[in-house]
Amino acid sequence: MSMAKRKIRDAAAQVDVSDAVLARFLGYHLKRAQTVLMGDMNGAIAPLGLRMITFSALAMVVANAGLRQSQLADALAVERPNLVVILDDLEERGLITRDRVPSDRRAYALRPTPAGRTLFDEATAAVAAHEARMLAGVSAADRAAALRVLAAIRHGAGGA
Amino acid sequence: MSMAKRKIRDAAAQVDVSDAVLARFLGYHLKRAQTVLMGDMNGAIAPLGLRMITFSALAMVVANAGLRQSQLADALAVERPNLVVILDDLEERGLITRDRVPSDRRAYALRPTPAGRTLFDEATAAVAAHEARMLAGVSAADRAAALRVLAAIRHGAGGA
DNA sequence: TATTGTTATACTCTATAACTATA
DNA sequence: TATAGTTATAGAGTATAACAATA
Repeated sequence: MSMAKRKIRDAAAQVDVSDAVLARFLGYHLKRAQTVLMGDMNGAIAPLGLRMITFSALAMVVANAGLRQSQLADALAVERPNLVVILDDLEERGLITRDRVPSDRRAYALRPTPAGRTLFDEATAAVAAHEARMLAGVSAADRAAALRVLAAIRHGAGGA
Repeated sequence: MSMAKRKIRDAAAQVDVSDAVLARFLGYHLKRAQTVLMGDMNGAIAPLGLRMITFSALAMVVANAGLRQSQLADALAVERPNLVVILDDLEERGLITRDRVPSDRRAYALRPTPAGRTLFDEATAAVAAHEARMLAGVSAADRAAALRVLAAIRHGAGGA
């Protein structure tokens, strides 16, 4: 009986922790994976002076030269006020320009500078390499399936 | 020529925005899907007075009665200071108890109350129903594949 | 009136240092 | 000396209201 008591006290002192309850939910894995991937990616492009959000903004400007800030905010799902400081950073570093649109002088057309294009190329290579490394053990079929699932989540939320 | 000029001005005024550059990266889809899913799930359990993080903590306490705060913090990947306020909330609402561990009076053993178990059951049903709805159009094989990919990301980051 | 970009602000989330009481 | 929980605080990330310039 003192043996049984001992066991109870040990159990109280230290418990084997299982996350099996939460592991049933994809949302749990999604959040954890997102946190890890985001942190890792930020570390990969930090030497270039970029974070994921600034890289994303730069990438969109490179691929869609001339777009407006409001369009970019919509495309990145970022609020307009929060985009301002991101673009301030890119502009101050000479990676993009903000040009007044002649036909609508309220708006700015965003365009990459040559330096912006160069940095974008470097950052893209870094991000691609890092993502390839993190998904090294994953089959192409699984990656494609994961993309389908993520797209369903992203677009299917409205039906909730 | 005025026609060409017109075209250029229109192009400057409005550009078709494509995210094809970013869409190559799984991390982009991961972040967007995570934001949508998290917001949706929070909305689903808000009527129960829970957020995803408080639900996760409650679920872990229900499934691992007697565990310590530091163990829970590790399991949820939450910093110890940030867990305190989460547990304060659950304790004040009578969903869990913090009991001194006799063999180590520095530590607290966390246990669910009957009310906590009941709310956990309700919240679990709500979360499961919502996740099922969001993944309604996704095959079981794709879900399994997505889980494998997310697990690889979560555990493979150290190799970066 | 409505819209673009901006400023100010607030709220959440996350991260770190330092304290207390125990060990 | 080290550890469990706590406090205070600071930094990201995200959200809304309101303003000036322009439509």
